Amino acid sequence: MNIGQASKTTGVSERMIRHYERVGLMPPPDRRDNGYRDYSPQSVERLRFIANARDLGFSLEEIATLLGLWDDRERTSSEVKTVALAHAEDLGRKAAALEAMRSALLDLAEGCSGDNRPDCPILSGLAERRPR
Amino acid sequence: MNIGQASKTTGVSERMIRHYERVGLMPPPDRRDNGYRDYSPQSVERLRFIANARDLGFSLEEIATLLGLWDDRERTSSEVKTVALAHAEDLGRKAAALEAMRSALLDLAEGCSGDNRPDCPILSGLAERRPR
DNA sequence: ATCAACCTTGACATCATGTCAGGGTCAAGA
DNA sequence: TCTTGACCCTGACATGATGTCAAGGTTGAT
Repeated sequence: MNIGQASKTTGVSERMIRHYERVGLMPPPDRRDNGYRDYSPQSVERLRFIANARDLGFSLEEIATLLGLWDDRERTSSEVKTVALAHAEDLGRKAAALEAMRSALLDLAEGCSGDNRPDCPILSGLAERRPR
Repeated sequence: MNIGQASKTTGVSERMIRHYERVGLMPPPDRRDNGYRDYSPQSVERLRFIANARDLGFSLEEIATLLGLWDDRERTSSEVKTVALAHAEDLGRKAAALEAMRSALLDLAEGCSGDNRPDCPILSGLAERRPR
């Protein structure tokens, strides 16, 4: 299967398929006589694994770890679970941080009349000195 | 005030102070005879504005807009509020996306025994074809 | 005079991804 | 057979916000 087809069936752009190869997430595929990459069903499955992991917010580095475990028949499920739960915690922290920003911003905006006068507590709030 | 002092009192790194100047968020400061940047209290206040806005997750581009409004005595508070609320919505969307990832990941991890056997629904889940 | 702590500019690195340039290849229709 | 359009190749530059390093000039205190 050519790279275009692999891209279509996995939703991974050709650019990123080549990138994953370069950084070692994907093994160098077979090449046809003309130099075109030729992907096996196994490679496509691996691409899908990467795409799914990206959709769950894993970094390429974390995905390298997951692929290593996937490839390793001696892995223990606890190793996998550890990586997954650590990432879930990370996601939770990041979501909470964004929510905290949102809440602080809404607090500021609450006092803003939003009419055509220039006075605005949002701007004055942003200009104030804040702890750290 | 030298850049080091400005950095200390605002918490903005020297690197970023120079960067904000380069991209036009900060006006070019006065220079001493030796070429050192010399910051006025007004400049320091502007730096603090930027730092606070960054803490609320505004991009430098959004901050440019906010600074433009801050500088403009003819602004209306509704212009400011519009920018702020749009960003709050953005933050909410991003937080929700992270939470959705987290929840999907925890769903996967729930079925994983986390012991020393190799079977792991997290890995098989990641390998499955998913609607994208 | 020396030394540490400043300051200067410039360049390279990060991370995941897009896009473009300048080519080669292939298949189908005229 | 020639052309056309859809593929494919590599390499390079861009993004955003930030860090870090290099190589040099300045200042202030001993």
